[in-house]
Amino acid sequence: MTKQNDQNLTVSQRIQNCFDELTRAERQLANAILDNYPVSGLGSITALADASGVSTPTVARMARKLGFGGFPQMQQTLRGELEATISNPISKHERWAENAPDTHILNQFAETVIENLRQTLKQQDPKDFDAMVKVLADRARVIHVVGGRISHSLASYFYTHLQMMRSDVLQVERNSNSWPHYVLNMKKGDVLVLFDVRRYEHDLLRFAKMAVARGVELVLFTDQWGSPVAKFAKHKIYSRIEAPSAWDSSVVTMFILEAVIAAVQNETWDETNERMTELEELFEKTKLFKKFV
Amino acid sequence: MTKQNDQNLTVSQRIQNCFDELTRAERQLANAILDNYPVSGLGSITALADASGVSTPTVARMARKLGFGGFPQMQQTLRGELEATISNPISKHERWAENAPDTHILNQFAETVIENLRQTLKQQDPKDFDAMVKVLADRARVIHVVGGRISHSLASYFYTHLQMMRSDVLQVERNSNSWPHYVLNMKKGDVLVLFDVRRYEHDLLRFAKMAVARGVELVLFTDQWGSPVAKFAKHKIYSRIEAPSAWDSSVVTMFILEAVIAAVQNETWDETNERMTELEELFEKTKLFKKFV
DNA sequence: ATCGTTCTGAAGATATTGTTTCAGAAAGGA
DNA sequence: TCCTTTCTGAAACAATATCTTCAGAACGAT
Repeated sequence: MTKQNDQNLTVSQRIQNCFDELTRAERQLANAILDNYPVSGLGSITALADASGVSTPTVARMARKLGFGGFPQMQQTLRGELEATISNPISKHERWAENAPDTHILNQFAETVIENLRQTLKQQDPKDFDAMVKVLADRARVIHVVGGRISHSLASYFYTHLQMMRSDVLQVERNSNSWPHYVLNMKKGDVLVLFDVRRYEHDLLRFAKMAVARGVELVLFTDQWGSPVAKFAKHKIYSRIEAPSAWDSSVVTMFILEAVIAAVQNETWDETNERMTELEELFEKTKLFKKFV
Repeated sequence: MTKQNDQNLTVSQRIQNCFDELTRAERQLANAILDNYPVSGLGSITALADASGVSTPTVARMARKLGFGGFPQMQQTLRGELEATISNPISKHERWAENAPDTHILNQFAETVIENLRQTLKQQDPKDFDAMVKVLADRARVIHVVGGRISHSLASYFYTHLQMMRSDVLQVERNSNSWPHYVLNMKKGDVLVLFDVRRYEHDLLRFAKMAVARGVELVLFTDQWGSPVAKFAKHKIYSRIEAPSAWDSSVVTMFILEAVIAAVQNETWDETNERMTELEELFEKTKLFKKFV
């Protein structure tokens, strides 16, 4: 065995380097490994031995011969290689803010947020998304929007936009004491859009239950762990909120919100368009009005 | 568990299908698996449990819950998936939301937003960023926060977080009629954090001018074209707000806000930490209080 | 053919992994 | 608040996987 193999070589490279010193059974094994590399090496030693038509001791011996402590160590290396291959589809190590070191908070944040987005979208079924948009675009339904302590701003952002696009959108006020009164105004078929992230709020859960009891359909925006409200929600979005900070990140939630808004706009283009034009006019008038005050 | 899962579904799909029925620890585990999928699931059950921060029985139980006979069977499935993935020669242009066409709004939005982020950070000088953070972390200054019609939610989000970290943070109310009164309470050295994006609001400009006249330092969050307020602002961030929609995207602005928050937190860790602890206690008390009401 | 050397895999020994049990913790409901 | 139900992980147990040993097979040299 060439003693160069010790460090940082892939299994495949080691096999090639040592190939001359391998015995008949070992070569057979080596070929089997390379044949379906590296997946073939990820099962048990027995499975690999069987697949190659050799005995398990042969496999164990070869692992040693290639410079590993044993079969499990070789397997570990294979997993490592695989991870490096898989998790690096595009320029992963791109620096976002040039002129700043990798460790600058801007770059760290960018890394994390992109990863959050990637994961969130991967887990999101577009069909569910579309179904949810359809409900929100349904003019026959009244939409109520409510948020928790932190997520209140998101709720407000969503409300502001949705309300520009369609009628019958209501924002539930922040103070949870008054929530029962809001429930009174909800009827079967209404939609309650609810924001609840880590530090899930009990009041929100209670509110949600009351609403559901009245036949309201729940649309929930929550984090990757899922608010307890999720059980009652017909449509829900789980966003990743990881951040290199003591707080959570709302960037991905904001992203989804905007995508929902854009999609609702597409669904309701006629009404939206009309409303926006009217809105323009109203703003114009307000402006004039103010001038004279 | 929906009994549709039985055949031919990937582990990832099964997790998504069952996600609602998963318990807390199981969700934690599920996230860990999806996080570095599928490699994370290829080691021993112990390794996976440790990496996820749960116990091995939890892993075994979840494997069952997902419809497998046990952990090894689930692992087998993972290997199978991997083989299928790897042996697929076409390294396709990565799609954000798999299972949806490139033209789906989610994918289009992702493309655009990432590009926005890239451009914004490229253009942003980290030194300016740091300088701005320093001002916001300066305890000797009082911070006032104000937003426009659309950007009000962003202002509110920023306020909520900043106010958890340091004292002397004030939110200026939405109604611009009262703004002159707010100016009266500002003094030289105070900071006014102002949000103004496309459809720049005249009231905001007037407000900014008044503040500057009193010796207030302006911190401005605006879009790539720059609000007219920029002329008077000492520190400013230009975020790209392009979106495949009739509205603009606030995702990047939100991103910057959170980065600023994280950076301020680093600067003021002592006070922040203390305040957060106090806050916890207050919330606890409120909870108790509410119970008796 | 015979001998010495090297290689190989069956079988058993050992180590590790996976499963089950169960008591305490946490969550949910009245 | 108390009670019930559900969840969770430590520990014991069971099942595999890995390694070691060793007798015999294969090979090569004479």
